[in-house]
Amino acid sequence: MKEYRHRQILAILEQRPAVYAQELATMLQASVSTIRRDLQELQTAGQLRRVHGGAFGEIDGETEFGLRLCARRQAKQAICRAVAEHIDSGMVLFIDGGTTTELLIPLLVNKVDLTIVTCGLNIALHLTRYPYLNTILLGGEVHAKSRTVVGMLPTSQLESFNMRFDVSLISTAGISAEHGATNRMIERLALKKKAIANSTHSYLLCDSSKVGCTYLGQVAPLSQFRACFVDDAVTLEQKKNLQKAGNMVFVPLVEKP
Amino acid sequence: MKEYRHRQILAILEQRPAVYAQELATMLQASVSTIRRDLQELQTAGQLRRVHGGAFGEIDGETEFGLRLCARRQAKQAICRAVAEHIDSGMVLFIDGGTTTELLIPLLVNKVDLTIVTCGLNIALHLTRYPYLNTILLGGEVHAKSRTVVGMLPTSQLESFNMRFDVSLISTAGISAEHGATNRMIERLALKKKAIANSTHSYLLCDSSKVGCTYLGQVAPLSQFRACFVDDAVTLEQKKNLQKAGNMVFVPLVEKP
DNA sequence: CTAAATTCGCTCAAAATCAATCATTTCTAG
DNA sequence: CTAGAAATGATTGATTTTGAGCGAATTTAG
Repeated sequence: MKEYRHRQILAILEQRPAVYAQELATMLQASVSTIRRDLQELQTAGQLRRVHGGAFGEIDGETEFGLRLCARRQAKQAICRAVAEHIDSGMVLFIDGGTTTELLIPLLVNKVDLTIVTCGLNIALHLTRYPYLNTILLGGEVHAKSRTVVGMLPTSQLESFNMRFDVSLISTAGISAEHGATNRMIERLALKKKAIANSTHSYLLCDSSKVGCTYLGQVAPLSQFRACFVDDAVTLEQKKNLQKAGNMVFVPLVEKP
Repeated sequence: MKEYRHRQILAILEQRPAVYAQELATMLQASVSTIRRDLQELQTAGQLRRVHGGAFGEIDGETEFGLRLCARRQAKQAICRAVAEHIDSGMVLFIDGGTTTELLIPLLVNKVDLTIVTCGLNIALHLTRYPYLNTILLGGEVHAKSRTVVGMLPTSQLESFNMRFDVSLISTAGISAEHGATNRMIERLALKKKAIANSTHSYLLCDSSKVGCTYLGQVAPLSQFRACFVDDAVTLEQKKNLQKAGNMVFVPLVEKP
């Protein structure tokens, strides 16, 4: 079963950057010769890069779509853990695109019968791991850098089907007491606004590096969110300011035992 | 008892990705010859994919999440090379989802100012590597196994914006002279049909393992395509038959020097 | 820099699997 | 019951896959 091994190898390389040939031989119960042949073939197929001793997974430096490495991962994960508690089985969710919300997906394992609408390709892809969830990806122009769908189409799709959500999870580029949640890309504003308008409750997800930042357009004032989740790596003054503007939840970075 | 064995085999493949022929022989108390025959038949019926040593459960490249490898890659790549010659800069394309069309994307590097509409998440993701191309992803329910958008929404989106294409590239699960291009998933038919109807020219992409296979619903008769690209690993008789039904292009597997 | 230890690319032979064929058994229609 | 069709299991030669051996190349340690 050559192909089966090939798949195993690629699956392993999705989870970590490199493997030794020796190691693969042990794991897959095959001789080193065979593994070498496999790696050779996979390289010819452009699926990995061979090096002395083993192989690297990402082709020409671009990480494929496993979990992308993102900045402030720990903070974002803590935020997601807090948000996940507000999501119950059976809900209809809107999940915004971006790296923050991406980390939420694995935390939805235990919920059943969720319907999730999103504009993030990465979100949609991660959701395919859980085939019992119902995922709807909005259509539109693909924005390469953020791997999200942007432009007029996604918003118009929300409108034309008049989609209603129990909860919408919104991410943002900047958050401040005065200007609320703001974003640099105008094209995204309409979608976020529409999602909030069509939701019973909205939550804002935002890591502390974005506190105090203001960008071109306002998504919504903080008071419009049922809760705004920010990790607690912020000054006391910032906390107080934000708390005046909306219902803030400051998530501790270290997990409590 | 044949029927019974077939069902057993398929049931097993529902629970795990692959089985050995040998193993099946023991489990079902039949000779290896019989099992081989069973697997052969089930493959022709499109229920599984035969490999040296056994069989895989998923068919026509509907691989699990995270597996970048697809079957018959060489054939598909040859087909894509041939197809790429028919695509010129400035065109508006519809590209179907699936692993075959996925391999086409890197071959579009040299074209400029393309607009590409697709229902494949993998297609859209690959296209993000080429930010100078304009990509529009159709929205709708996400089909986990194939990483495509299915259901009513993508088709309705084509309709509501009345999108017109210069060329549409259609992939299919089965191809035969009598029944044309056929597909197992009814939900996909509407989209493929609509795309063909809205295109000046349509091309069919199909590797030779699918020749002679017929599935539930017809996408279109072969005569409706400007050309049908199949790799030439088919018998002379099959070639002749297909050529009567449509304009076939049999792509040689080995590259000419 | 040198020497030891790995790893590599290659070849070759053993093992497993395959496609095709054929005799035997089982089923079915009349 | 019988003749023909279908299914099964065994055989055979070809093909594919696999694992081990060996000298060359690469990496690591001293």
